[in-house]
Amino acid sequence: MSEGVSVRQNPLMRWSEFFIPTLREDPADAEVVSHRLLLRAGLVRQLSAGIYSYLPLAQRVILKIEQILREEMNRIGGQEFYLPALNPREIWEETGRWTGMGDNMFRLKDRKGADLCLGMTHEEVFTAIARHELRSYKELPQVWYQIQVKFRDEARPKSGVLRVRQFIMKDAYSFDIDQAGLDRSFQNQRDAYRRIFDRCGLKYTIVAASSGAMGGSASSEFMVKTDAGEDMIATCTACDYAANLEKATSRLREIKDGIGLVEPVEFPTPQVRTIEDLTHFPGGAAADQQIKTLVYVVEANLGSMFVLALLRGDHQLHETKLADALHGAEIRPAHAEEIFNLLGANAGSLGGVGAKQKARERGQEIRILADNALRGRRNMTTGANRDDYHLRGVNISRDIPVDQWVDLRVVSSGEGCPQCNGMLEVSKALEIGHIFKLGTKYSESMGARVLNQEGKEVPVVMGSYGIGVERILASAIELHHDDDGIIWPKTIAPFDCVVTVTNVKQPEMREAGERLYKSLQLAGLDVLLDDRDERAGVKFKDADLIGIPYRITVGKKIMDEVVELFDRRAKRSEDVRLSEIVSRVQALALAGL
RNA sequence: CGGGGCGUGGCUCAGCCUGGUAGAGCGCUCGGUUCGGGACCGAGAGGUCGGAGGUUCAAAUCCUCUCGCCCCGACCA
Repeated sequence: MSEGVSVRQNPLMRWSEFFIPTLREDPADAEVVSHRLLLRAGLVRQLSAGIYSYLPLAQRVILKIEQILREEMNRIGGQEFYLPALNPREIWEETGRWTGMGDNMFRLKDRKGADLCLGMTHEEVFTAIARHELRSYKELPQVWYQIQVKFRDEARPKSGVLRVRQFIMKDAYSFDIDQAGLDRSFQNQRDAYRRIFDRCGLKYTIVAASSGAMGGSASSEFMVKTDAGEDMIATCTACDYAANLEKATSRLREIKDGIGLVEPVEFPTPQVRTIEDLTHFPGGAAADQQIKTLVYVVEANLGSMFVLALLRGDHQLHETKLADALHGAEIRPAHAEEIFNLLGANAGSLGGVGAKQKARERGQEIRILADNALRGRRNMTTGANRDDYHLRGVNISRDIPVDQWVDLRVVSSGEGCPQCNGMLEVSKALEIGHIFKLGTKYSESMGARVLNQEGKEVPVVMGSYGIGVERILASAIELHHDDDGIIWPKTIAPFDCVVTVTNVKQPEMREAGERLYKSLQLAGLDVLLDDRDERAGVKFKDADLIGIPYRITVGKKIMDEVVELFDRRAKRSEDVRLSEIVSRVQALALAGL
């Protein structure tokens, strides 16, 4: 268990004095399970949208989680720092993220009018330290971490503590001399992460993911499957393939196209606006025989440009995949007027055939990206860039000048696994950790260089590794609860056990409870003594609600030197002799998960 | 940012449509009876009805504006 956790020394563990404001009724604003139970069990209170106060019970859980984080980070050579949350604009300018982070960054000015921001993550600050202090390959590798509050001005805070504007993050960064070093550091972190989440009692999946605005590669997310999550992941039911939907691919049944026509033939399709329409239209085509044409605008520093994204008619575009294919550029769907000005037709009648020339006549350039599923397809139907007309007999390689073949489509449940003969399953998931290789993106932009063995100055190779502390807490609840309340994993429970005195007005019971409480504490356990002057039913309900793994009930049987041991998870209780209860609970509580 | 919903004692909500002295349950305080799965009886305390402006003899209720919170979407290391 978590030896040496300082909270064990806290003498104030009498429920009558401990602040645990439980709620009898469900709070109206809480939708997701963890949010509801965090409020009801008296762990958190909301201060504002996406801003929560953690009450003593939650703080105990957080301290235990942080202790596990520290132990596992230290075990792989991590050194703990504590960095400022308040950052000057300059370092964020250096990496281009002052603007890159957009509205998600909290910004403020000091009395002199200088720009500051609240840190969203700490690559900049750590790299600023590294560039001043690291001079030689002999000083590498370094693994630096901290457990600190992060600020993000989320467009829509929600789901209790799952998406918030201020939260605690364990973020670690590795500094190596070369790629091989980074690979080792990365693997160490990955192993540490597995131990951390295992110890916290979470069932998780590691998925390949997009690196997004952070830049980098080998992006791996640690995901907990739960409907409270906001990500979608695809996992194979047969092998270990797992990927975020923004990255997932799948095996499709092969389609045999006919020979087709010598060249595309235009035909009238009045009122046809959608793929669906065309499947019903006489002389139309099945959805998987159509090419879907989407127009996107790529917003770049030097003006914008247009991109056509081509997909099979029955496939959906994943915008992140498109953005990734364009090197993480900012993209948005083109407006209706933009489309008409570009191709002379409206959405619903667009196609890749002749699109480049048409745009060029209008002084515009188009880049065409086609989804891999369209590769080699013939005899397809698509819009003619003329309202109410389509083309049939389109042979893609012959008729459409594709600039880039990429994976753009959203995979769905039931499709084939790209790694084996198994089948993919798409589920909702919550991201609790994210590790990736940054490479030299930050060390180059911020000038963090050291001399290598040949005396040559090279940029430090970095990795970035983050864990959301509240998300561990919340996903533990999402994963472990029942109708009565939370069922904490033993390793992060706020208390190992609760001693419930059914009637404190009976001196024998009260005194026995006190003695038991002290012996359990002496045995090294976190014990909560429910010495409140309440009816037994109220105490049982509360104990269930706050989810303490073991409850020791001191009732009438105390006259026979017998107490009850109740297992919160199994919902079973048994009589135990008073003389044996301490060693019994000690064995159970310290047994690990 | 777009769409929807909600702001009334600490909590959950009714009252608003159709303007006329602000309510219930839970919680809280005191007294009593109870005492192993959210007890019962009695007596109490507690509310600028989110805020501002307007209409009216009169506004929780109608109108305008505004703030906040929740949900869906967009967005999201």
